[in-house]
Amino acid sequence: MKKSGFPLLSLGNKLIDAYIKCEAIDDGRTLFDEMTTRHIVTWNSMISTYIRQKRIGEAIKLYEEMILDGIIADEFTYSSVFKAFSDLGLLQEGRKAHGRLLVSGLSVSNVFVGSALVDMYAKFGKLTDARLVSDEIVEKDVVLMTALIVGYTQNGEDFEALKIFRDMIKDGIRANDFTFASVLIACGNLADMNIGKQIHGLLVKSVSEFAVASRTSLLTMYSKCGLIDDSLKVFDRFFNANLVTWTALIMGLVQNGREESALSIFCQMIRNSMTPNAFTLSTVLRACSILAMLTEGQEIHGLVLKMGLDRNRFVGAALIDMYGKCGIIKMASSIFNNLNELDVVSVNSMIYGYAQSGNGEEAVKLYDQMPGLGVKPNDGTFVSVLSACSNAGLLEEGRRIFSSIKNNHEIELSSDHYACMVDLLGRAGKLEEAERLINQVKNPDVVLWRTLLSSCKIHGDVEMAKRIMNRVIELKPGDEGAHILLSNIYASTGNWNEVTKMKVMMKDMKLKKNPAMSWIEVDGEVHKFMAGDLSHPRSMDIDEELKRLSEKIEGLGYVPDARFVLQDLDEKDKERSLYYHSEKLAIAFGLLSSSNRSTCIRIFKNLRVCGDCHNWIKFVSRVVGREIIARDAKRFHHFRDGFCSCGDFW
DNA sequence: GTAGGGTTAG
Repeated sequence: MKKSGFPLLSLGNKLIDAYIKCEAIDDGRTLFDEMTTRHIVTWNSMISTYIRQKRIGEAIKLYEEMILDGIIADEFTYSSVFKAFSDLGLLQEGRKAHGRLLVSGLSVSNVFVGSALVDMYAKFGKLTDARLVSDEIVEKDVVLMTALIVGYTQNGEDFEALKIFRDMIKDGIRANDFTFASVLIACGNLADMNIGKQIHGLLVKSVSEFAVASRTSLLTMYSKCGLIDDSLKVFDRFFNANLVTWTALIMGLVQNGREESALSIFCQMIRNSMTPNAFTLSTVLRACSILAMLTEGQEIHGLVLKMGLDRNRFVGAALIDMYGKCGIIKMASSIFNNLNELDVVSVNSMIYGYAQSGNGEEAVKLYDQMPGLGVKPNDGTFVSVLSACSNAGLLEEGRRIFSSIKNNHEIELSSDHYACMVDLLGRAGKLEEAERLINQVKNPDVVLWRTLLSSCKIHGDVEMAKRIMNRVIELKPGDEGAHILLSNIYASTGNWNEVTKMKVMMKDMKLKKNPAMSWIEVDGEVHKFMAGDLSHPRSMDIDEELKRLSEKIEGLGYVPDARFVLQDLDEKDKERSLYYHSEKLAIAFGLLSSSNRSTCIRIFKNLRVCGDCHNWIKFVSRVVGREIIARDAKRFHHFRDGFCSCGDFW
C-alpha cells in the first residue's frame, strides 16, 4: 500500500476522528491508509466504526492488517473483534483471537473484553466456555450478566437463564431494559406465567420508563403462556409500538388460535401506516393458511409481490404452505420454483403440499431431487414425504424412504418416523407388519398403537383392535382418541352392544367426542354446519337443493352407504342421518349461493370426510359439472367429473 | 448486552 506519509500523527488522528464522527468512514479510511505512523487508538476506532456500520468483513480485515503490521492489540481492539467474529459466525477465528489475547499478557478479567468474549461464546452455543470466562471476571456488571442470560435462552437453557438472573439480583446488580427483555423471553419459552408475572412486577418497580423492546418481550411472554388477553392489554398501553411490536402481537394471536383477530390487527397496522416486512408477512400468511382463507391469502400475496418479497425464503415457504392448504397446488409449486434460495423448510412445505393434495409421486420425486438441489433432508422432510406415501398408498416408495432414514447416519430414527411408517403399512392393509414394526421400537408410545388402531378401523379388524386397545390402556388408560376409535370400529361392524358399553365407559371417564362440523366461505362470511343442523336461515332452500341433487345422482347410480352411520338406528333413519351430514349441507349451500359454474365450491371439515359423503360428492361433481374441493382434517379432496384426486384412498 | 418469522403424520 502506498503511503504518501501524512506528517503529523495527532492532526491525522483528529481528522480521522472528525470523519468518523460524520460517519464518513471511507474518507477516514483513505487518510488512515496514507498515514506513516498509526496509533492504536485510531486502529480501534476504525475497527469499531466498521462494526457499528455492520461492515464486519472490513473490520476483520483491518484487524488482520493490524497484526501483520506488528501492532499489539489492546482491550478495546479485542472487545470489537470478538463481536465481529461472533457476527460472522467464525468460531475458530474467535478462539484464535482469544488465545492471542492471553499470549499478549492481557486478561479477560476486564469487563469489556470479558463481556464481548462471553457474548461470542454464548452465540456459538459454547456455554461452558462462556461460563469459564465470566467466572474470571470479578467486577461483574449488568452487560456481562445480560450477555450470559441471552446466551442461555438462545441455546434453549431458559431455566438456567432464570437462575443467572436470580443470582444477579441477589448480587445487587440492577437489571435494566436489556436484561428484562431477555429474561422475559426465557419465561415465555418456559411458558411459566407465575415467574413471568413476578418479573413483570419487578420490571414495573425497576425501570422508570419502559423501553419498547422490554415491553415487546412482555407482550410475547404473555402470549407464549397462553394469556393472549394480557398481551392485548400490554399492547393497548403502547404509544410507540414499532413494527416488531405489531408483528409480535400478530404472531401471538396466531399462536393462540385467534387467526381472524390476527388479520384484523394486521389491517389496523397497515392503516397506522406501518410497512410490513418479511417477518410480518410470513406471520399473517400463516393465519390465512390455518383457516385456508384463500381470498385473504391472495391479497397478502399481492402485497408480497408489491414489496418484492416473493423470493424471500420465509415469505416463500409461508406462501407455499398457504396455497398448499388452500388446495391450489399449482400456485404453490410455481412459487417454489421461483424461490431465490431453497432451504429445507420450503422443500418440506412443498412436499407436504403434494402430500395433502394426494400427489404422492410428485412428493417422492421432489424428495429424491433433494441431494441434487443441495438441500439436506431433516426430520420434517421424512414426516412429510412418508405421509405423502401414506396418503397415496405408495407402499414400496415408503419402505425405501424409511430404510434410507435408517441408513442416514445424521438423522436418528424417531418415534414420529415409526408412526408415519405404521400409518403407511396399516392403511395399505399390512396390519401384522405394522404391529411387528411397533414391537421393534424400544418403548413404543401410545401414539404408535393408536395409529395402528385407526388402521384396524379402516380394515374392519375388530379382533386386532381389541388386542391393540389393551396396549393403549396399559400406557394411557384415559386416551380419548383410542376410545373413540374403538367405539367407531364396533359401530361400523354393527356391534351395538359393545358401542353402548363404550359410550357408558367414556361418559364415566368424561371423554367427549368432537362433533363433526363443516364450513364454507361465501362473500367473505363463514357459514358453519353441524350434521342434521337446520338452524341456517336458508335451511329450507338447502333442503330443496339436497332433494334435487339426490334425485339426479340416484338416477346415475348413487346408493347411500349406511355402514358409515355410527349410531344404532334402523336402516331408514340411518339413511336420513347420512342425508344431513354436515359436508352435504355445506355443499348444497355453496351451490345455492354461487351460480357461476366456472368457480369451484370449497368446503372444510374439522374431521375426516366420511365414506358415503365422499362417494356422494363424486356424483354431485358430475351432475353439477363443477369442481368441488373438500379439505378435511388431514388433506384435500378435489372432486371433478365424478372422480376424486385422492383416488379413493385416504 | 435487548424484542418479531416459514414446514410436520398419528
